[in-house]
Parts: sequence; C-alpha cells; structure tokens
Amino acid sequence: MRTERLPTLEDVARIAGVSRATVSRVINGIRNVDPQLHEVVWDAVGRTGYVPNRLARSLVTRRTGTVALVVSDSESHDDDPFMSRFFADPYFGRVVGGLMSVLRAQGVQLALQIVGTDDGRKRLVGDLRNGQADGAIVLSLPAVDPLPRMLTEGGVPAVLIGRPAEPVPIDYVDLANDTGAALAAERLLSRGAQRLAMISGPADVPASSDRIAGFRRALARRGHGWVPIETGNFTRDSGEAAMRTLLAGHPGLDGVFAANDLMALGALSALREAGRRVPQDVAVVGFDDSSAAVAASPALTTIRHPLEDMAAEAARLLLARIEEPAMRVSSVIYEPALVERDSA
Amino acid sequence: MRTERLPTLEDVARIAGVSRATVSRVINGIRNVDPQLHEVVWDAVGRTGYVPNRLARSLVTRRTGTVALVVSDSESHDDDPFMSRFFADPYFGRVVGGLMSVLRAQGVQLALQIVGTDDGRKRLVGDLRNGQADGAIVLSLPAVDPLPRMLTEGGVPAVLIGRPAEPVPIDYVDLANDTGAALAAERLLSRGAQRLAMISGPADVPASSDRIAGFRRALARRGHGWVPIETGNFTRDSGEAAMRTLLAGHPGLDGVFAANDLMALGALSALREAGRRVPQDVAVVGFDDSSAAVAASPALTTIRHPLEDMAAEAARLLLARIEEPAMRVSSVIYEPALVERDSA
DNA sequence: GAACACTCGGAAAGCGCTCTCCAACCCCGA
DNA sequence: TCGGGGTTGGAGAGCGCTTTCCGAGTGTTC
Repeated sequence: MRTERLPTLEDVARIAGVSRATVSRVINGIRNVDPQLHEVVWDAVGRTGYVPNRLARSLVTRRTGTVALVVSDSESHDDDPFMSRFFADPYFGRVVGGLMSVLRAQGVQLALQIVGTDDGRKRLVGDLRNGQADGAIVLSLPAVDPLPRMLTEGGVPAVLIGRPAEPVPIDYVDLANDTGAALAAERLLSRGAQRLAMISGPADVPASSDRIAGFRRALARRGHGWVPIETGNFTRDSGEAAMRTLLAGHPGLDGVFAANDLMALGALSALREAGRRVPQDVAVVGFDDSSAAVAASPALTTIRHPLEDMAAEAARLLLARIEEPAMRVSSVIYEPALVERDSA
Repeated sequence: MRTERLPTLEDVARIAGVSRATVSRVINGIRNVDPQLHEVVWDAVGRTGYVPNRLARSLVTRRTGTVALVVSDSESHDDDPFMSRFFADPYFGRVVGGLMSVLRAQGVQLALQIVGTDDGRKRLVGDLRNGQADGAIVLSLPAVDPLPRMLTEGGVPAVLIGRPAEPVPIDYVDLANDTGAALAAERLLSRGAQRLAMISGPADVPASSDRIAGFRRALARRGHGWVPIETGNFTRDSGEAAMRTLLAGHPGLDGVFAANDLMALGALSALREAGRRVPQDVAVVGFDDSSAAVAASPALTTIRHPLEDMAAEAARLLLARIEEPAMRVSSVIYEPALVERDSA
C-alpha cells in the first residue's frame, strides 16, 4: 500500500503526452492552455488518481496554506497539568471553533503549536520564517512574553488574541475587559449591593489587570472607594478558595465580581457552604458567559465574551496580513455585554 | 524582514568551509564527523542563525513530524453551527490535551483537519498519502463513515478514537460504553429507583448504541424489562426536551440515565421545572464526568470517561504504527467508573 | 509576401534538503 | 615500499513541484 509510488506530475505528463509544465499549468489554472490539452490533462489526472504534493509545492511557492495556532506558555513541564487544564477549558475550543469558521472556508489548515520555553519560541520563529506556516495566531499566556516581539522582528505575519502586555507593533483582537468589569460593577450596585469584592485573575496578565482596573474605576465613579480583591488563577477551585478568604475577612459583603465564570462557580460553592443565599444575601457576577454559566445554580449573571467572533476576526486579520504584509498594524476591540440571569 | 533570504545549508557550508553534506551530517548527528569540523560547523550555524527548513527536509525524508487530527463530520455547511458546538464542547479540548501530552514530548506537531464531504475525505487521504502528515488520529462523527476504510486502504497510519461503526482493520481506542451504562443502571436500581428511563444519543452512532445496549442489558439482568428511551443529540437543550417528553409519557418515573452530562443537565432543568426533586423524586445519572457534572446542582452522579488517557494512548498507538507500519492491528478498551455525587 | 504581434508548450533551472556513491587519506602489516 | 582495511568528506543526484525563458506556430496587417 504505502510502498507503491504515488503518481507524480511527471507520470501525468507522460500519460497525457505533454510536459510537466503544461500539467502544472492546467492544474493551477494558469494562462490559457488549449482547451483540448486541458481536457487531455484532466483525463490523465483522473486516470492516475494524481494528487499534487503539497510539500513540494510549498517548497517552491513559499506558501503552505497553513496557519499556526501558537499557545505560548511560560516554562511548563511535561508533567505540569496546566496545559491539560487549558485545553479542557472551553476557552481553547471556542477559539479553535472561531478560527476554523473562517479558515475552513478558505481552505486553510490549522497547526497547533505549543511553546513553553524561550528556546522553543526561538525554534518556532525560525520554523515560521522558513515557511512552516504562512502566519500565526498567538494565544499568549505568560504575563510577559517575548514571543510577539520576536514574531514581528522576524517578519512573521501574526495576530494576537488578547493585547500584548507591553506595546508591540502587532495586530491583535481583544475584548474591552475594563468595560466588561464596569458593567459588572454597575449591575451589582444597581441591584442594591453596597459592600463589594472581587475575585480577580493573576494581576500581571493584561486581561486580568484590565478587569481589575475597570471594576475599580467604575466603583470609584459611583463613590465607592477601596474594594477587597482576592486573586485566583481562573480555576474553579481557586475561586472557591478566594471566596472563603473574602468571607473570612469581610463577612458583611453582599456583592462579588469574579473575573471568570469558573471562579464564580467556585464562589457559589463557598457561599453555599457559608450559608449565604445567592442572590439574596450576596449577588455574584461572572465573566465570559461560558456554558458553565447557564449550568450553574443559580444561573450566573455574567459578561458576554464573544470569543468565537474575536477568533474569527483574528483569522481574517491574519489572512489579510499574509496577503499584504505591509498593511498597517491594526487592532479590533470587542465590546462585552451584560447577560442577566439569576445570580445578580 | 521577510524579504531577506534566510541562511541555508549552503551558506553554512560556505562559511564553515565544508560541503553541504557535512553540515547536514553534523546537524543530524550522523556518522562520525571529525570533532574539529563538528565544532566549526556548529559555530557557523550559530553565526548565521541557521534553522533547517522542515519542508525541504520532509520532501526528501518522507517524514513530517506532524500528525493530523481529523474530525470527520457528515455533510456540514459553513453556516452550520454544529462544528462550533463541537469545539465548544469539552470533548474536543480533552482529546487535544491528551494527544498533546504525548506528542509534545516527542516533538510531534498536531494539524487540525476537518472534512465534511466525501470529496473532502478523498482529498484528505490523498494529502496524507503524499506525506502531508505521518499519520492521523480520527474523530469520526457520522454514524457511518467511509473514512476509516479509505485510510487503511490508502495505507495511511491512523488510529480512531471510538470504534468504527462497521468493522475495519484499523487501530482504535474506545471506552467500554456498555459497561458504563450498566454501572449507571445498577446505581439507579441500588438507590431504589424502580421506574427507569433513558435519554440516549443518536441511536446510530456506536458510542450511543453501546450505551443503550448496556443499559438495557443490565436492567434485563435485574429483571426489568422494557424501558422508555428518548433520543437526544448530546446537547443540553435536547436533554431538556427529552426529559419533558419522558415526564409527559411516564409521570411516575423515578430514575433517569442520560447518555452524557450535558443532556443530564438539561434533564435537571426539566425536572426542576416539573417540580420534581433530585434525587429524592427522580434520581439522575449522567455520563462523561465532564466539568459540567460538578458545576451542576445537584452535582451529577456520572460515569467517568478517561478521555485524556484514551487520546494519549491513541497518540502512542499512532506513533508506534508510524514507526512500524506492519504492526498487528490493535485496539485498547478503557473501563469507565461510577463517580458518586448528589444526583443519584 | 514580409514583418509583426500574439499565443502556447517545452526545456530546464531551481526551492533546500538528504544520502548514496566514490575519492582521498591514514594506519597497519608484509 | 606497497597493498589492504577503515575512516572521512565531497560531488551530485534526486524529492515533486513551479516558473522563467524561449522557440515555434498562428494570424494579422500593410
């Protein structure tokens, strides 16, 4: 099976009685080839079951029809369960789904790449420059990541999902995280909550710090000063722990904003355990509008994060930049919206 | 940036003052090259910042260091939301996570491929035979899918996750779905439930039919005859609808087995809406032990599905087959386990 | 009928790499 | 001094494709 040689351009050419060049032209629909020959060639293609070899083609055209989805992680070891947690999180799947919705239509493939070390990043950039893929969509996890800069300096078309921590001239799509957090704050206040608190993500990643800043600012505007903030790491368990800590330090709180739904779920557990009713005693607002939000009980009032749309836009942006590398660097910011359910 | 030509083997050879062949040998660590030259070459590599071109290498070695993750769907259109639902489901992410855990350690990359038409399948097999990837992990969604057979006939190393609907000599990993369903049945019975029902997935996909068969068989063994089964499509909403239908037709039922957690979640909603308490009035068992199970309220008693482990094993199997194409076809069946929580 | 403009198809030069020969060389024993 | 065995490094032939030249053929115009 695998052993028998596959038909090549050469074979097709021989059978059709023309040159390799002609077959190539016919297959790629280039120039006006005599309709008669055209037919003869396609016939030979059909008879041989010829399929062009993408590798060989890419080698000369410098185009692969592939885009890399790069997950840039900080120093992760193989036995580190973090990555598997990352993949199990709906975040990853939603991004892939959004990307595929536009890539698939263009016949572009997606190659998954994970880099966890600077060495890995260097190799990745090298491979990309060598035409391993036409461009990259980057999911950058570490608080500060050299990858975006390395990519732009290497001249690799790339689009970030989520803004870079430090300014880099690179395309990206992002969510107005601060606005989202402000929506949460206003919802809690308008529900009558007075003593608010927040369960945030790691303070050094942009999405997190933006949510913290947005929440604080919105409260300040409404005359609320300092609010207790407990830091989690976006997992359910960390949300539960954070909630316990908050309750211990501030038993009178009546409103909580969690920086994602998973942590809100954890908070719900901790509140139930502490005998607090949601939303009567404590109102809770999550973030993301993930499927977990509707599964929760009470169903989570949360902030909608149009991740699929963002990923799709990132893909479009990347395709455009691949087509036109000199294009001006741009970024697209999506507006979040409040989703009202039962928890606040 | 992108314009400047990248250093090639040739350049390195010139700088090191040796031939291309020698540089190639040094880089690939082949044969005993004079230690002195060895050093000279590496030095030149460092100075030029040379990175081997994978494409060119693959073209001659017939090895890409890439494995395709193929999602074989039936006739899906671009505006069909099904795919995005599929990606958002934790199933996809868990599979990717499991695969990556072993592929990454081997430096193997994963390329995502989606095929929705027979034409697409044909092209895919052609590309794979041409060495687009070294092998494929297949997630086959349609009830009956020609892809597995096409792959084996094309001599493409491939491993299925989930057994093929019709017997094909191909490696696969699967879960003992029937055993899992039996565990659910026994749990319900031992909790004292007497009038059981099931919310199944589409009856024509193997995983579904196995769960149905296992559930029925276990009940029959315990002297329970016919049980009402309502069919859903693995989404939350379909579970809710199915539960309503069941309640309408069998108001007295006191135990439900849902073929996955998402549908169990929907069932929970429908039961609450109907004023039934879970587990006091109606006991509910789910399937998968997804993250939704613990988020649910009451937390779902469910069947653990070690998907990450299965995917990892699939990856190992594939790597082995790529290494040794003549290896005997094998399959690995995982045993599910009952996870006791609150809903049953 | 010659000069010109086109159209079409073929030859061949790569793309960047690997790997099989083969020549050159070294060391040893006869 | 010479032949044989064992290294080591270089030349060069591909892997399967695209694409630039060019030459040959056709039709058009004065």
